[in-house]
Amino acid sequence: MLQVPFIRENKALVIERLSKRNINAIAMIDDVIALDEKRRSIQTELDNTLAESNSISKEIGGLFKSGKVEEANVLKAKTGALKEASKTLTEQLNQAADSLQELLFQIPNIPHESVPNGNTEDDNEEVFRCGDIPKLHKDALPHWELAKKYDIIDFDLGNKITGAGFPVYKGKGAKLQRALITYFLDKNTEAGYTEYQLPLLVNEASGIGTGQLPDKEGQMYHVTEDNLYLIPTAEVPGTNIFRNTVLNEADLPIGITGYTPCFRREAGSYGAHVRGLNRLHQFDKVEIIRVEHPTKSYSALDGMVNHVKGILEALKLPYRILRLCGGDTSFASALTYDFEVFSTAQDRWLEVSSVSNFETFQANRLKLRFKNADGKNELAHTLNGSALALPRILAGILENYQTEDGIEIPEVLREYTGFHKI
RNA sequence: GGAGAAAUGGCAGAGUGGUCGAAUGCGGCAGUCUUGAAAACUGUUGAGGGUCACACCUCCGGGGGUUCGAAUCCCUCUUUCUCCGCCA
Repeated sequence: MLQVPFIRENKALVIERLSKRNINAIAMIDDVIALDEKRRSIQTELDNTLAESNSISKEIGGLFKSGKVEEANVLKAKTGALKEASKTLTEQLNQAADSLQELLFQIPNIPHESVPNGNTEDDNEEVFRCGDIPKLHKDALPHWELAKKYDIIDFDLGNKITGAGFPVYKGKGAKLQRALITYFLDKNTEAGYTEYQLPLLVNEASGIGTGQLPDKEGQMYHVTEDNLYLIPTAEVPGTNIFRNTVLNEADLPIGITGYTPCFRREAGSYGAHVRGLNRLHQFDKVEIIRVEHPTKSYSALDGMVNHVKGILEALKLPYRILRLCGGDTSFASALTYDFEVFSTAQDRWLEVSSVSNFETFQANRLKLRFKNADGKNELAHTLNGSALALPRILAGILENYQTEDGIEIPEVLREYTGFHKI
């Protein structure tokens, strides 16, 4: 959520930056400023009314103490109108504050100046590419065929137990999955991230804190009985660790990592591009999350990008990095880099990581602050990224490492899997 | 799931209707003293809104109510603790 004082003082900038998302925000921003002014003027009026009745109440208290009951009763009679006025004003204030809040919830983060204009993934900017795309033998298969051939992932079984998008991993497939998770967590903790095991269900306040709620309920599974949501990413419980928190400046930066299953409804997705592991309702992911000083968040973002690069290079997977355009950058993010691994058998790039700086957008919702050098509470910056998402990495490994007589296991994973080949 | 108790500032812990935003202790910060440190002493020390700055307003787990006036009384929700039941 953007900060109202910032909007007030940087109106032109906000409008211009939001246009990177193809949003014409002029009317919205004007409304924010008008509603905020309205809210403040009602607040002032209410404050004055309350101040008056407070002082009368004190006077009454004093009169009762000194036994002047008659005089007290005279004053009591005067409070009726004030009470009525403050009641009305409170209602008006709440109404104005609610409208303002509702409007602010609809405004996405303003993109970083480096974010390219654009609406679709075609406008994303490739900023880096690494690794050779392997030449596969003539009978090379896409991963869903390989999964069947080597009996390591059973999509039909998942279909039977739950439904589409809930695959069952088995044998060496399950072991490889577990190896990847452990490998990622080890790499992340080596890089200084503290490992956490987090809840997979979150409450409404947490969903609001990171920006999934309100309005984007559609992407999450909702347990209505208890009003809890299945997490779409560890970002939600992981970042909400710091909701309503005032940190010391010396506590920064904070880096945490966690493995969680992720659940996404992905309503409306269908077709060939969601085949196999390409898009699932339940998948595994290892996430890294950072809380940073505002002056250091962009160098931290670069650090996270380099960290993810390192993992992909260790796995020897061909990948590229995209700077997402305004239209493709998620609601809460100011700048996002996507990592894509080349799926050789499908002849397409698959997103395996998304690394973002949210600046103060989440912190403002979360009330995540630190005490700065002046002793003032200041909003921190939050960042997160996948390091890494499992299914498409698995797809990439299966496809890129396939040979005529089996699938090789990347060198760095062998100590985790205990086998060299599937 | 049943019965009972509790929720106050960074922490501990007073406060049961009227200058209580809240005693006191610890912790933090600043100062005095000291070559320096410790100890001791003095001062200071929550958050949000509002203002050029004051004033002023709100917040004692959340929400609602009673009252001229609520940390204090009532209702409700949540959480924690104790006992019982159940259980990886």
